[in-house]
Amino acid sequence: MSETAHLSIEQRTALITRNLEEVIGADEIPALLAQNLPLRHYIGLEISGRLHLGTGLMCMQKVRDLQQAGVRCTIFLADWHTWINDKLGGDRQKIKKVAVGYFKEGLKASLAALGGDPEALDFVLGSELYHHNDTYWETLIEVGKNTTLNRILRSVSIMGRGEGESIDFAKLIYPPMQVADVFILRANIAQGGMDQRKAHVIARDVANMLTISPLRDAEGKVIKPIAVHHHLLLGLDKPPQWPVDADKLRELRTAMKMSKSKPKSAVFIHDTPDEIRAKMRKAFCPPPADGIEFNPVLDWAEHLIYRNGQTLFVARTPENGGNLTFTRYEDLAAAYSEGSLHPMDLKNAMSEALIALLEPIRQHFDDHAEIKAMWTELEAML
RNA sequence: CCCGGGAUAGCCAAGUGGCCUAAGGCAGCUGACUGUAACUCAGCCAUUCGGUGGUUCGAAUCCAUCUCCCGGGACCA
Repeated sequence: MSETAHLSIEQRTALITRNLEEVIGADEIPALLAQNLPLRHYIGLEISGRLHLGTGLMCMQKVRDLQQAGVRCTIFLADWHTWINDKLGGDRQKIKKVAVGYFKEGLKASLAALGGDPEALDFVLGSELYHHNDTYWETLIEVGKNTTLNRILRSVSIMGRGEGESIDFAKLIYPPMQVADVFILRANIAQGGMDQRKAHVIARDVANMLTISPLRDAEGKVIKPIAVHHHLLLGLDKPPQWPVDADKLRELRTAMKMSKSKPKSAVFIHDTPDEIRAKMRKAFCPPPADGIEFNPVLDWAEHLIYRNGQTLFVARTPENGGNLTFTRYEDLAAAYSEGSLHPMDLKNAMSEALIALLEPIRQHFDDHAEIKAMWTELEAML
């Protein structure tokens, strides 16, 4: 951990907690760092198809931050969860192949593009973690014995399923499995989007009740996993409800997020410049009079461009006011709000910024025929 | 294994012997309008009704059979 030797506990805590929607257990972080406890992170991902910016950039941004803070990071390739949730046709062989191929390589390229270290990243495949692992299955049962059926039923939203939705029984095993994953992977820090909080809260609630594989600090005291939740990028299409009803914001957030099942709402990590421009051009981008809170283009500017330390350059003709550079998101938002920045100019600027940000990823796919072949093979499955 | 209910475009769904070369809605695509998108408007979008046989002058509609799905029940040494 020599590279973090020069960082103070405060600096490392700041890296761990910055740019997040929510941190549960933030108070516990400095104490863990002070103990010099090796911190281990994990984020579980379903192998659900093409990698979009929510996974490739939003997840990996935090991974990069954590690496810089000296945390050991793990990507959990959740092939069993994918199977349970009927993704990729529920074909286990396909899922496993995509997991250790396209998905792993795509995530590594994404992390590298964001300044993280892909070689220091651990990948764990679900089916391998579970194989001949009594402790895992015992822990799963312990999780189940310490939560209720009602709570599990409410938590199916972590699978992108509605609470009233008719589901098969296997799907009820998914949430407690996800909780068990945290403990078996010995993750002090569990990461996910805001849509994953129900599983993480269960993990914290049962943490003190586990006897087989609880998390412990350096002194052997049982501790709870810290939960860090990143922002869910808005989809580029119009929200299902518009104008947005502020009272129903909680539920709507998930429905508004970028989704692979709505290709127009998402940009993928290897989209070409022209595809990115076309998608941005089609993006829902309400005028300032409608407020800036539910504007996906501004949302992406804030979370993808500015939070990666970039600035936004707006190329405009002299008639439209000439070129502009915004170095802070606040300035961009203010200019948009007062109407001095036209939606189309914002879109054009965002297109070019995204193209530049994603360029190394696209290049990586282009430079490695075997990785590009993995992607091609995936496309054939969709 | 038994009883009951289903199977119509990407999704929801009308139609129960001829007017069905299958209504409508959503999604999608194209164009008009906006210096963006959205909104609105115009146009496009199943020669075919889970498969196969049959009845009939004529079937998505009736019969038989097969496949699959849903609900319930039976079995449970």
